[in-house]
Amino acid sequence: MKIVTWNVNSLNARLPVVLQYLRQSRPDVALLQETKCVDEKFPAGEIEDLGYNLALNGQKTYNGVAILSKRPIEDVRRGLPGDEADDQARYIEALIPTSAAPVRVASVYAPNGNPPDSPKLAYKLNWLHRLRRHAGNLLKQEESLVLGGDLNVILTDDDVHDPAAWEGDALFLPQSINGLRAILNLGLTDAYRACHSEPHRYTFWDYQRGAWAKDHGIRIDYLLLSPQAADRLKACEIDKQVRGWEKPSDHVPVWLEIEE
DNA sequence: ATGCCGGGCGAAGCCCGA
Repeated sequence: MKIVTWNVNSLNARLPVVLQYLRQSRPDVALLQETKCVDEKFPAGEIEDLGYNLALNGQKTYNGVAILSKRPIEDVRRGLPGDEADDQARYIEALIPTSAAPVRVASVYAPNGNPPDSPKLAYKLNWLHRLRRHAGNLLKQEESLVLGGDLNVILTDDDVHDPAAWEGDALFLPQSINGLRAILNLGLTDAYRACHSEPHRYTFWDYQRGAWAKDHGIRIDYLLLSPQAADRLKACEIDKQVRGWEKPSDHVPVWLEIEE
């Protein structure tokens, strides 16, 4: 079973690229972030024509997350618990039945947090704390769990082309790194790092300054696995080539294969 | 280099992303 996560940076602006990718890569489940459209404007027909069922948590202009699945989608939860006042569409989760044990998946879009001297950083850190608490509750169910998304945190110096250039940025602050580390320390596995030890493998390249051409990237998109899911992990890869396509997102898809 | 791209909104120029 192939599961991909991808921050598409506006689904409607990215529709040709997304459809091409889904046709070529044929994931069983796609976890999308930054769809930037309300559910009524989601291009459902084109995606359903490729054989996907949909679960949406959209929002006008900003954020927006979605789950696409070739199998039925059950037990959908929209929104991250822990703050009733939070109306940003950054989380959706669902249960996907398989021939083996079902897989619970979540599409996650953590806040950016910049600038660091603004309330946005506090929102980010609190959001990561809420994600930790929720992930902790999910882990108690002892299911195969795959949390996929743009976590907006650079974990180590090996995950950025130039650590000094990102010093002081909300993506690379010790508080942000600790926020993601605390989530991993629950017992979740960073699927890409479980399969690859080589440094400087990125999932995001800025549109500016020729970042893609110079390979000035960062790794901020993750697939995090419960022990039950990690035991089923067969492969995890970054589809870097998609960044070179016509009219690309600034993020690329990251996928994994788990045993059925 | 905190805006050099790129998208949304909405119809010019600002807000936002990472």
